[in-house]
Amino acid sequence: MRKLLKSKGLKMTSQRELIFRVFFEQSGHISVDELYDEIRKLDASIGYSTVWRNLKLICKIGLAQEVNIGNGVTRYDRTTQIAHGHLFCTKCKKLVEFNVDKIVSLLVDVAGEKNFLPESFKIEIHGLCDDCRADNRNYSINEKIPAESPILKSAQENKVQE
Amino acid sequence: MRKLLKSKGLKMTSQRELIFRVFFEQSGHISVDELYDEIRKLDASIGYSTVWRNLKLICKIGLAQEVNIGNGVTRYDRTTQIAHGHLFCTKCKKLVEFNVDKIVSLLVDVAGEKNFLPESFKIEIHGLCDDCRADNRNYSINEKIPAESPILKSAQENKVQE
DNA sequence: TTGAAAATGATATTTGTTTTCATTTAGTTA
DNA sequence: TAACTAAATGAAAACAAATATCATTTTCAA
Repeated sequence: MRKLLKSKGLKMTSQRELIFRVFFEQSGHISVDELYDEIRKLDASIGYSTVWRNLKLICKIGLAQEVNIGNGVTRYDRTTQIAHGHLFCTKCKKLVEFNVDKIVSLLVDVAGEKNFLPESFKIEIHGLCDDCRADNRNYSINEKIPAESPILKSAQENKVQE
Repeated sequence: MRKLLKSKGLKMTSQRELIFRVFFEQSGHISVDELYDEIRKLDASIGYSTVWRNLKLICKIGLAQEVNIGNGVTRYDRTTQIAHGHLFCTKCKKLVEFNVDKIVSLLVDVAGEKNFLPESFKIEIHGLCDDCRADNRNYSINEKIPAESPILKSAQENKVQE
């Protein structure tokens, strides 16, 4: 680790060490705020920007990737040997991973065709988990009804063929 | 259209009509700001929030989807018959579409296995287009070097197998 | 035509991200 | 080891996009 950093002209500090350690112990998909909270429990003197910057750094050196689920907060997903996709319940926000080996190889082909050098893939299924079906209400434009309550019926009519 | 709206208790207004029309004439992947600019050219009295709200509305009724490329701005992608994925150049921001029929059918299976009701799919390849390769500089943590210049070498080492 | 529900526009608020800057620290190198 | 330079830190400020508020206007069904 230290060696990897050094090779890039980066330094190891006690803060960085802690941040890296906690991040990599974490299961995955952590946000800056969440990691910051964790870190704070261990060392309350560490600043938010330090956590943020190190998370960004981890991405830059290729050990994690930003995952943007589209609800405003960026999550940081540790780069694992096993590529995976995300199933995301738009209602309860549940996040489930799934294997994407087959898909990735298709995508690599696509990238090749288009002369792209792929760096990362994002494969997401947004939908409703088992528990969260059936909310067919209508909403006026002023109503505050967040993503949690998609208007399913009409959405389906206009969706990708299944 | 009017009928679709009515069935949801929504009303048609002149502003809405214009916004819908311009949006659907558009090729795709427009942001709120961009659409707002377009609209302004035609009717300078229309407010930003109106454009924003109607774009959201279009999504709610299933005629478009938010696409979050992860660079801060949400884009609105018209729901077409043909599902498609996005190739995104992290350097020049170029956005290219590709066909995902095969992939979608795999994803539908996955969703089934996990008991998800899929609403939409997001399939992205982030990488560098032909023109934008080769930037292997090192960066310190304080340096402002945005996503445009990923550290390729080490990133690759830790990436999905190709 | 009128009343209730919905939409609008201007503005304010919120929230997450990113920058700034003065200070401290790590890690060479003499 | 001392000293130097580049990098890292923390606090606070700045930024940008998304979303909410609210008074006013408009639609549309009765």
